Amino acid sequence: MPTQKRTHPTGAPAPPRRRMSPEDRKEAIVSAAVELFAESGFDGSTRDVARGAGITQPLLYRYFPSKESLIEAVYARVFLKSWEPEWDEILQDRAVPVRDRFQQFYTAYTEAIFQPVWMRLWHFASLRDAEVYGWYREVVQEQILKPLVRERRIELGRNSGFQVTPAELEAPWLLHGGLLNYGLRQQVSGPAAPGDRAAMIDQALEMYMLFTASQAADDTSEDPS
Amino acid sequence: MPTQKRTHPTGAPAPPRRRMSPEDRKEAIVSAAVELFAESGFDGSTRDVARGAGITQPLLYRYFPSKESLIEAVYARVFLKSWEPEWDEILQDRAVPVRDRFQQFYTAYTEAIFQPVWMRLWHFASLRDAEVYGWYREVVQEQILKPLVRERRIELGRNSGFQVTPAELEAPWLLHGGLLNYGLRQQVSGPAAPGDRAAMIDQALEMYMLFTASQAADDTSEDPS
DNA sequence: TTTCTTATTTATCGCACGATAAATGTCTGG
DNA sequence: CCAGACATTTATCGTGCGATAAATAAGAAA
Repeated sequence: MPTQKRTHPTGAPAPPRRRMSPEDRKEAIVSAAVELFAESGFDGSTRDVARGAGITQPLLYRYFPSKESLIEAVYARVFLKSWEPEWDEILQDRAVPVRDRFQQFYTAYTEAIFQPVWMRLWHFASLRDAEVYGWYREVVQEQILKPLVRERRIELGRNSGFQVTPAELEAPWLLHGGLLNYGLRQQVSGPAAPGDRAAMIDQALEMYMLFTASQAADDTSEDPS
Repeated sequence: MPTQKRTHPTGAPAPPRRRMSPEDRKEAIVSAAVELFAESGFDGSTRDVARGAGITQPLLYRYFPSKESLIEAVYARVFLKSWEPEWDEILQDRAVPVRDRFQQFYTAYTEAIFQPVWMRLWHFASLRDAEVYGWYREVVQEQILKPLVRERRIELGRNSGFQVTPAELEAPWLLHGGLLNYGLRQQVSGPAAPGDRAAMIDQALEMYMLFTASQAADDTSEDPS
């Protein structure tokens, strides 16, 4: 049937060729790529990405010179966009106790990243190139863990003015890593009840508070000024 | 040069065709697959596996009917083999304090799994199919975390005879997950000093001891019998 | 040595992928 | 309404992959 063009395999007429602004089209492609790569990893084919975006595969190469550059666009979309500026405000509000502050922050933060798309893309990316993991490590350490150590110091009245030491970061890293791992675990065996995440965050902070209080007590008993 | 056969690209004569016992050959193939898949993921090609094993690619299909079955053999080799029976003995030796017991166990355990091959393969496998992760989850919970909770209960004199509850497992999971995450982090930014791992384990156990002791105190003050 | 088994190699198929070139059709400015 | 710009599609190339069939040769048994 040589005259029958632009019909879907179902027999329904295919959507007519729609011209879209380059910005919107690029946006649509990245969205489709995020979905596919989160599910199949970065070995998902450009043809499937194109299908998800409702276009043909070669058109993709008008917007991205290579598959690698598309992957970088996915990185930027998912990872760079993931830090909400309002979180900084929560962490710095000294009118609120440290524990409540971080409880509030971690509730919002885990809500954002404990999602299949974020977690799976993050793991795929970390396995592909170590740079992504190193970048995430830096963000967590500077934006979350160091503030936590500093604010807790002040609360305990031992703001020695020193910089945060690597040793001081170990305990926060342990708990942050534990929460991350909880997110991964939850994702595989189906999302747990909503209250469980809050309980997990609560326990993590409880442990940190107990640990730091205990350490402060040890120091003053060993070194009575 | 039609008569020149079996020569390496370098010009050196290729190793002569060696007949090997099926067991040894299979073993060699799995070893090569472990190495390649740990580095490139399970999309590493069967041709590269064969090259690593020093054979041609079609021979691989005499030992494994498909690539998928080779992957399963890799699973079995790396994950099933990874639990040492002597670890159970360490965990059950009540002559030693709980904390020392688990310190010793985690030192050996992390030594075994904090290695690129294990960690990368585990991540690749978890992303491929959720079954692997579910299986690992089960092993950790039954073999490590439940024993930890039980033994700690006894040590605190509150062996209520109840089964270990999901709520009781949250704290150990948090710390175990934190250690796992530490292993991942260490692997990316180069291995840390040997002492650091021990320090991390020590802190994790310290936190658990403090937390459980604190909870026990709360319970007895709220519910004085 | 000769024969038989089977481990191993050579040759090849079909397919899906990333990427490119050329043809086609849609929107916009005059 | 017409013409140019360019978004989009069709057609296609080269490559690497998983897998199969047939040819070859190494070692064991007689």
